[in-house]
Amino acid sequence: MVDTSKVKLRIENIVASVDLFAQLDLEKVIEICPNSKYNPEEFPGIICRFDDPKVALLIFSSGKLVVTGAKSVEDIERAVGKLVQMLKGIGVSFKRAPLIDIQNMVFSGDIGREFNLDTVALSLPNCEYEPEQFPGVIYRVKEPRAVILLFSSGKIVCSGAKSEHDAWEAVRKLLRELEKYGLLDEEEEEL
Amino acid sequence: RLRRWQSRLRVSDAAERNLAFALSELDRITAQLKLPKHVEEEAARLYREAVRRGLIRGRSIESVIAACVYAACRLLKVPRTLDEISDISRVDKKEIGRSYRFIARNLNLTPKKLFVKPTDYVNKFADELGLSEKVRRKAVEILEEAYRKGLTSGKSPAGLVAAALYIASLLEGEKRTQREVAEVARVTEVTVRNRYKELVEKLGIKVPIA
DNA sequence: ACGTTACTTTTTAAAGC
DNA sequence: GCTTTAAAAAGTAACGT
Repeated sequence: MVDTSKVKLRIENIVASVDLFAQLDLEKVIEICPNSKYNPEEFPGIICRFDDPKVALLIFSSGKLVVTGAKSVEDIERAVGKLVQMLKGIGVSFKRAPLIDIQNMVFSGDIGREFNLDTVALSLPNCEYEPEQFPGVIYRVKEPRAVILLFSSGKIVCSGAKSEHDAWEAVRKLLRELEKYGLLDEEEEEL
Repeated sequence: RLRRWQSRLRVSDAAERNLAFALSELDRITAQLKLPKHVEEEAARLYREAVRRGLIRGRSIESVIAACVYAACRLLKVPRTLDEISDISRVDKKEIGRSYRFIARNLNLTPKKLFVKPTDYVNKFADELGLSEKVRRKAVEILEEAYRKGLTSGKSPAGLVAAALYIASLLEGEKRTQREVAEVARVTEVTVRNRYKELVEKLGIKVPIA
């Protein structure tokens, strides 16, 4: 088993799509949203920010939402509950309870050791590394579907996972590949 | 039937027109950048393969041609920055970069095949700066030491080469300004300065108080 | 030559062009 | 494909002073 004892992952952002099961009149909704913006010409939804659960919401007339910036699933549930209460205040009726789908989770993390990315890119299959355009190695994990950005410091960013478990699984797969190609063998390198 | 024959003709006509346009655009770029014939041929080969695999969908012919030129330069170790190519292309650098990464992924152009040694950039930039063989050798020495000490991962190769040439030019008494090396390397003076500071500090280089 | 802000990469949904 | 939103990583860029 790959040693993940020194590996750390921290949630940075959660994106969820939500269906409120109600039709919304955005011109009325915008009146009750303090920090909001609505320019149907440039974007079809209301862009609204909450301070309490610190999140940003995209509100559409279909009653569907996109909630971003959350650090926990609870933040999303609280934000949706808060919006539902606000909408009830202006007479919106809901056919049923909101349906929340977690679509994307972004984690930052640390593998706990440094890497020579030239060496990594030379032996790690299916990775991309273009230091002239971006300083990290881009590694795509098929199952669970996720993408990991690996930096020379050993810090990582994992995005695309739909749960913390999936993110850990993706990181484990990257570590297994690194180990398989001898990229975790105590600090060596050449060119 | 006749209609099927006609549509087949029409399709091949469109394909031929697109290919002709692509190759004329390729000609324009390679001529303007004074690229060797084998680079043009490799870029054309990459383009035809990209078309054959349907990798052009959703991308402009121009961005893919520019991406193929860049990829051919990298494969054949002909140092050229993406900036030089985007300068004479109608599409922006970001779009060319995307097409480049897309064809690289799909034509199995691995980082290994695309790797161009910093040394190759040293000669290209040194040519443009009129620097001697002695300065070039010193710059390569600095870059190799920087690599050994793990100072190059994730950094812009062009920025590193520019800083190494700047330092080498000072050490060998053929000084070029940060502005001059930055210009040929297509990076900002700030980047040259940042790499310069780190190299001098971490490699313990004593530069003349010029 | 600073500092600050902003952009590069990745992910993901929403409705409409 | 684009538009908008959030967030991190580390590097480079573009402002202003």
